[in-house]
Amino acid sequence: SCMLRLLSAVASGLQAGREKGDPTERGLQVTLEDAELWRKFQHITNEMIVTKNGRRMFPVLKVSVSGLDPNSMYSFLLDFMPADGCRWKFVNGEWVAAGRAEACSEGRSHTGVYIHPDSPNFGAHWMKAAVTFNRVKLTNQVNEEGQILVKSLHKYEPHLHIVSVGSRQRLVSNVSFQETQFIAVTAYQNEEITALKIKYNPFAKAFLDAKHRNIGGQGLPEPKEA
Amino acid sequence: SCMLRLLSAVASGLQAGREKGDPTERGLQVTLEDAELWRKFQHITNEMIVTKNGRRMFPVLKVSVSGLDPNSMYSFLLDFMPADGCRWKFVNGEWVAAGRAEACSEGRSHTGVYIHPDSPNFGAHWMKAAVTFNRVKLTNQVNEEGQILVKSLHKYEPHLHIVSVGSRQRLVSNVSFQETQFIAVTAYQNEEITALKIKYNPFAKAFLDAKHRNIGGQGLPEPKEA
DNA sequence: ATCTTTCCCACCTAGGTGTGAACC
DNA sequence: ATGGTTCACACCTAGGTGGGAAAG
Repeated sequence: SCMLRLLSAVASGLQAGREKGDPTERGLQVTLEDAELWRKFQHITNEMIVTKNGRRMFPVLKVSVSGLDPNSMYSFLLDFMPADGCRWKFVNGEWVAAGRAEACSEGRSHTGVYIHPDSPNFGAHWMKAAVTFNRVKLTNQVNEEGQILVKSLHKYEPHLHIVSVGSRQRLVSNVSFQETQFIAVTAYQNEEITALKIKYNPFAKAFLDAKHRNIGGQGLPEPKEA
Repeated sequence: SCMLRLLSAVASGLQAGREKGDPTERGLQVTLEDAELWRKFQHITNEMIVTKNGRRMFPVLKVSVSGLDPNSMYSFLLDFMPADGCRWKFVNGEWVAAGRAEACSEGRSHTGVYIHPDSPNFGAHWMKAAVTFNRVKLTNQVNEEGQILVKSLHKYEPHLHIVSVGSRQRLVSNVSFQETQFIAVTAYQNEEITALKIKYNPFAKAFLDAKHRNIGGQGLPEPKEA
């Protein structure tokens, strides 16, 4: 009876895989969340900070998925394709392509792959709520596994891959969203990007407050000391 | 080639399941980590705080596992068995059983089951590092899914279950550790338990510092104000 | 009165921000 | 000089501690 209770606990929300045959994903649909926010950044050319130890992305890549087989197992992967072979420069308030990159033979450079930490999991799990890639970290140095290595001042487009896990691995989906393109930077170039990041990223709230304070009065807050 | 790279990324560390037949777990071994620490608490009768919103356990239940099939899929579950039918009381510095509990018919009362968030996953995943149940929360009210409901002033013993997930669910392992027994309380009874919690739980460091400060000098720290 | 529970709190851990100076 | 990168830092988010007063 203990055994029974346990197995039923597993069964609720964690169904066993299909006994035979391939899963079917009919009408598979993958939708980018927060698309309006992404477009605000895209409109002025998005930038993402890269650091030695890895920096999260903002906005966060988030997708809602439907049409998977609830009882089959999938992994969600993210990788980053160079959007072009160019090195970009920010001059006079706009981004301009500055010649071909070094050794960027138009083919993919290897950025590594980020495996969503919920992987592997059942279709039911992936579909019950939006899948959030908030823990991806971008870096410009070789690092611990799981971080994405990108070249500063190059443009990238994130690609989402859904892979069926089981006796036969199959690539189920392979989508990307134009809205999420960005140029990797070690420091923000366009101050409008900085303003948007501060406005919408809760972790940058310190600077949002500072801005409000400055609107109301003088420039610098008093240094505090005991 | 893109496809190839992706699938090989999945394959490294995320092997596909066996094509046919049941997984074999020969010489399966489950070891409690931090056993010495657990025994320090056990020696003076461990207590765990329960709250309406759920309270984490300390020490944290952590096990290292070997002998699973690296390529098969398992889920790790935790539930909490009443260690006896008694309600306990702390009087004169020691715990005494105070008669049979209300409606505690010696059978299991239903505490709910905690599913380790890495579930389901491959044997290789569970074995590559100790499996930590630091996010389990104990509560005394019905709450969001995943929290463990216990009766205050009753004694419990955590039980770990490893379940094979796949075409056939099997209970692979069912172990518990005497060292991890505890009495659920809404406030600590034994001040020696409080002292141990403060000494070893990093989140209680505030009170460790206070203790040190008091040893060196006067009772109360100055109130800080700008 | 006594025992148990609840609530708010100061104080931590842990770690994600852009800044601005220093560095290369 | 110039442009890109690194680093320490103040300031947040998010949430885990036991204490102590208050309530039941």
